[in-house]
Amino acid sequence: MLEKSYRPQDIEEKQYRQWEESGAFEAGKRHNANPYTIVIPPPNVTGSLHMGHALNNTLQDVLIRYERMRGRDALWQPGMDHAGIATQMVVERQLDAEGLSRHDLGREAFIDRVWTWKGESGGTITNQLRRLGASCDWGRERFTMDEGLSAAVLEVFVTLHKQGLIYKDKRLVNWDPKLHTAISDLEVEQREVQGHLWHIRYPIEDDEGRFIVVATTRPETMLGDTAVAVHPDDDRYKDLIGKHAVLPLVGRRLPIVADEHADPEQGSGAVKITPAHDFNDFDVGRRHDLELVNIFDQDAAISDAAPEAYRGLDRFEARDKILAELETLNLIEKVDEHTHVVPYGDRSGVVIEPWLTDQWYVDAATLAKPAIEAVKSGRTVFVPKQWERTYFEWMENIQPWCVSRQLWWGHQIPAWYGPDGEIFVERTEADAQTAAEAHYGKVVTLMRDEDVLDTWFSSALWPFSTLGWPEKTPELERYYPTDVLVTGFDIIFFWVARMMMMGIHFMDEVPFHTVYIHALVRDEKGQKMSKSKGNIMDPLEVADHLGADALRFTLAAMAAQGRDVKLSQSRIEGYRNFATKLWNATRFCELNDCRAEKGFDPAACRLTVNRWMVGEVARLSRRVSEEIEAYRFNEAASVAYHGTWGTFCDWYLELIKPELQAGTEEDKSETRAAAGWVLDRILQLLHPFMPFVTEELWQHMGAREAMLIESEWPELSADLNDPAVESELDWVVLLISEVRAVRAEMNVPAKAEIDLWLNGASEENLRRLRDNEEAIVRLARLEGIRQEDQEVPTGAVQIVLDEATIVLPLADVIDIAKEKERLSRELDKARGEILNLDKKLKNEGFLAKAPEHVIEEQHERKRDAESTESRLAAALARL
RNA sequence: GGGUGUUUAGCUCAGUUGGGAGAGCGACGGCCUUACAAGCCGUAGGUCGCAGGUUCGACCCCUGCAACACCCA
Repeated sequence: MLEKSYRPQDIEEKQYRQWEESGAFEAGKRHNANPYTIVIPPPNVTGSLHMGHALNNTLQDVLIRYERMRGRDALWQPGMDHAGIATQMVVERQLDAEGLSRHDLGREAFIDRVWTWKGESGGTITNQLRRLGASCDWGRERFTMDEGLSAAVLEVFVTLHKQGLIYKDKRLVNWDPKLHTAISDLEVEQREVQGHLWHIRYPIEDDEGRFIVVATTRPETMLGDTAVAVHPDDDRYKDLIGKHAVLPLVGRRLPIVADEHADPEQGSGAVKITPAHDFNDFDVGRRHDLELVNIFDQDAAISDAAPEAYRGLDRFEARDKILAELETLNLIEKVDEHTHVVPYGDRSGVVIEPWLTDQWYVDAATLAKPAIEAVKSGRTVFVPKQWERTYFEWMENIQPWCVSRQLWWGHQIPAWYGPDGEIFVERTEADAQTAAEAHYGKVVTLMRDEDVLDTWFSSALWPFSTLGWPEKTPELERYYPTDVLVTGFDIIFFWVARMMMMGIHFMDEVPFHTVYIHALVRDEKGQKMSKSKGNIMDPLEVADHLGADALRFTLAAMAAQGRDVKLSQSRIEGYRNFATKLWNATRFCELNDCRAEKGFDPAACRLTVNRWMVGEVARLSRRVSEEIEAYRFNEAASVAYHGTWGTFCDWYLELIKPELQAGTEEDKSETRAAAGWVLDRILQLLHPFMPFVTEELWQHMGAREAMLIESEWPELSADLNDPAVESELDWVVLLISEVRAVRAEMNVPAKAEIDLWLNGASEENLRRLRDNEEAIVRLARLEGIRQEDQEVPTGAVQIVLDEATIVLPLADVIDIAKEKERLSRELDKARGEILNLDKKLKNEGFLAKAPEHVIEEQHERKRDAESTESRLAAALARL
């Protein structure tokens, strides 16, 4: 017997262990089945589960469980990425606590230390995903730093280099002066800050007393100025173009150049140019062939390229000193308050410095072309479609991708340098030696490049490297291309774009035919969840408190396309209640011995109520399948919810109670089997959303050939829907609802059991009344039903239902005046509707242009309304 | 500045070929009816952001405006 109440914590862990140990998550067991593949967007090895992960993985699990039940050979490929910067930071913090730095250990020992850390505390997120119910094939779990994936990285780097698609270049990068590495544009956070705009006078050469005023938010960079730019059409400065200014404090001659980058509206209209320390200035420098003066070292302290007085100063100290000196020299014209955007490293939190370095670049523009084409031609589609625009926007303006990082944790770049700096990119050091020997004609000593590759370089290979590439494995053959990538829009650039580029280039096929972009999870006020705001909702806490099933169902139910998920506790509680409802419904079935029977044929049911429910569940299964396949998770969840609660629990189970208690043996047995069969189907339909509780109930309700997770998804034919049965049940439901509503409105005590009869009813409806007598009596709380027309006694309640009038003799219980008022209200409503429909049906344009079936529909509605009106009028007269 | 999205019941949100405005939570009223009070039965509440337009007909299509959110410069 099921426990009286449902406690998720009692069952979830147990069910997960059973699934995992039984091999239910493993792909590759159904040799003749069509494969279905999802690769997980690899979470970060240092990460822990947040709501975004919970949503992302719930949706993937819904798809995987659904397709697995449908008989596909479902592979959900799990794994993690090595998160170069984040992981290195974690381990360096540990070392720091011991008073050590990574340099004390040396590269090799440090990397060993990182692996130790990973073994001990990396990847907690995979267990958190298990807690959520994610049915990944854990036996195939991969890591971007493991041997196979490293081989893939090596192969890709060398190949791209030989194809000329990877090259070394000296450009400005986003330099993190704390972490001492280049970082990606996407790892830079643009923060708006309240700063100042300093207007500084630069003296004009050979023109005593004349100055050109430049405005800057970063006065310290003046040490690296190599020009001043003005707009070519700016009359204020036209005569100065071609002359020189003299850089204060330094004395360098600065050409005054005409360039459209100078905005006459901004500041003074003249702008200082520091090509080595600003992305825009770098371009100006290229256009005018300006000198690059690199005034910062790797810590963003002033370098030897600056006058001695400033060397070694931190950039902010240098700013203060420079301002003070300019002040003394009376070269500061004015200072404005100024709001501007400053780049911060999202890991280190310090101000990022554009810095001139040698780095490795991928020719992203070339790789992007076929990736753009693949989406344009529909070989990969985005759901919802609007995200394709974002994808195109980014891909069409893509910059060279800087892939080198000055870290130790990651894939070391397979490049070796000869004594004169000649570069040899090869798969192994031996190959590099061979190449060098061929080049120099003798054996030389090579130095390997110290840098490692961007983590995203290896993540980009994920859809095929996890399947064994560059080996030609059977898995690669079978599961690539994958079916769908499920991810958030903030990650389109990180994963989607890069996986597309690499997948197409190396596999000649897109990595996935669909990209499903889901929403961001926000708090109930619509704020992005963040630690600093303190509005984090921890998915694991929620799962512990209300159950992983409730959390999953909530996330799925709220995952409407194109909308953010605003999560609230009360909503999750609502779906926890739903799980409880399912539990109790099953308990009812169990108490009444309603179990699935072998060989039960739903099409062979005789009783109307069973035939009806069988048809409803068939319809339900078709709807749920349809909605999941269209990635409308919210619709699928909502349809399943209402089918279970509204149809099955509220109506069907109530309607069969009389049968179960007092029916003939034959009817009872059919009803039990039908109810059991329907419950099984419902458990299956809900399983992708609420795997734990459904599996528990499934196994509880009988000895099974297979666990629910491996059972066969219901594909039920529309032949199970019988229109005659449906309209009968609709009528019964309507009758009961009307009686209930009037009882409540008229304040008829719940305990008062009264008689009911129909006046003027058709033969058909009288039959329906007879056939469903017990159920109607029970659900409308009646004393009994009288079978023939009778005179309406004084003060009876009359309810118009189609052609018939329901009569409830209630003189003792109700207030006649109130009943009159009620009937008048109904009458007004009916008349209002008739008026409206009349207007429509007299409209020439409508009659001429509306489709036939719409016009007929309006006629029918009018006939109904008129019939209701006359009956209500008669009822009112009788009172 | 460029782009995208949102605006529907008190709150959070659905509403997919333009043809009778929905759900959950909350509120209110009544019920311990032998699966379930984490429940059952019922009720109220909305000129669908504003202004135009297209159409026989607009929450839905078009234009403009407003507010909010996010992305990119």
